[in-house]
Amino acid sequence: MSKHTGTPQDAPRTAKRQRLPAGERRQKIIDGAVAFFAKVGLEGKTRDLAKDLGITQSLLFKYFESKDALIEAVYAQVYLERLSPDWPVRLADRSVPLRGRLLAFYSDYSKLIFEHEWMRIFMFSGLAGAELNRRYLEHMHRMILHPLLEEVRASSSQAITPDMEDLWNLHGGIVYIGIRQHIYRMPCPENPGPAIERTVDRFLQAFSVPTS
Amino acid sequence: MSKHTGTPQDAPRTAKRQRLPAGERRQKIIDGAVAFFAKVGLEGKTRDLAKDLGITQSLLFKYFESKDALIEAVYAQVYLERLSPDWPVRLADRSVPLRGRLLAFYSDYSKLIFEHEWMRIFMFSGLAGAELNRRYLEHMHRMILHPLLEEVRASSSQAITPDMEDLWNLHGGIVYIGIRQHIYRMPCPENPGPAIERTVDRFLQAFSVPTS
DNA sequence: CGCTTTGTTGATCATATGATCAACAGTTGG
DNA sequence: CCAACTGTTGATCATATGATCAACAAAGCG
Repeated sequence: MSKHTGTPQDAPRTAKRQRLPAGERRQKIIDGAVAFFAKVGLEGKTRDLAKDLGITQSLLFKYFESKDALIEAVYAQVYLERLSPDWPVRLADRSVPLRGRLLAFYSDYSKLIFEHEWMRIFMFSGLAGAELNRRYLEHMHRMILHPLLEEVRASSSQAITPDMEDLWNLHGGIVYIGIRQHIYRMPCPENPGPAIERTVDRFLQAFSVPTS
Repeated sequence: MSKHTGTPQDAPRTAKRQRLPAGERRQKIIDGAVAFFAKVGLEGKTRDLAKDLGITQSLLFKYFESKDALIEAVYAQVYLERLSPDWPVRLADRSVPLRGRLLAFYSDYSKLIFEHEWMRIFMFSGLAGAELNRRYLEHMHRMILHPLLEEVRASSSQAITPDMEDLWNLHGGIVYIGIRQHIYRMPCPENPGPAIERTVDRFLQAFSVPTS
């Protein structure tokens, strides 16, 4: 008798209501909030989020002091797992050809960021001027692109060397695939790998770094 | 006695209030709305906009039926003046070297789009899924990048030819300069010209198009 | 000057929204 | 089975927000 077969109507509602341990519920709320705010933006209404989650709006405020606190939790969830500390190391590992390092990095990185929720929340928070956003880009500049600049210069066999703007161009051209796909919702290749590879090769070729 | 010297306090308010012909006021509202929504996003409150404009909130609704109608006017103002119909023609003019055509286009185009209000409103409306946004990108694809693809292929002297993804990469890498500057508010070169030129040259070099 | 026209305001309405709280109900431990 | 604990709800509050409207006032016109 403890288990009803859901509401007798045809509504696809799972059960009447769920009672969960605090930690679990909190995580469910965060996950739902990530999807919700990615969909409608950070100005999305708490009542709509609650409806998506199948809970009451007031319950949100048992787990988060305010809507801002909830958004901070969303930021933390989305940003934190996207900064792998070993990339700076691997990118500087000169026992591997530079092309291989670049392709490995952008293969991993594109898998991480070409994701609907990340792309959109990153853009929403960027437009809102969120601090985390600035820190993330600062990190990208200092820990990824700057070392990469040194690597390209070291591997380049010509007088012409890249500057930081060239690195940002490489990076931006790749990131733009995700922007087209998730921000502008344009049709994009299901696998960005080949396009990335060609982009990296064009870049390296321009600085006379061997590409094969 | 018709002209007070403004409020006697130290407030920098221009005059007590202005009475303008309808067309003029309407344009002032649109201009102010463009700046306002670019600053705070399309969810900006009409009362705040009115305060920026130095008018009453209710006056907005004398000129626009609803907030949505005002936003449509903002879109029209911002989008319409950015689609020059002669670019497709100039990009296909083979009496000029391809490099010159590309540099001329991106020189003009970057001047148009690397502008705070355009960049931000384009991104806000893109995230909101605005119809105009999709049409704009469709236009960019069909009228600019597709012809450009044919031009690069025609000028290329090698077996390797670009595909549409390569063109989007060229385009995205350049546009990303504006995104860094106006969306992420990162420090950027005051003149993007050299970076654009190097980007174009790397692209052409990859397809063996003469760059000098 | 008086009359009409029209740009502008201040008060107000209906609803939406973030946040709060007492009461309810499932769970655990004795 | 009772009691304490805690996850959850429904009602409610205070304020914000898009939108409306009667009244005011500056300009045009006879």
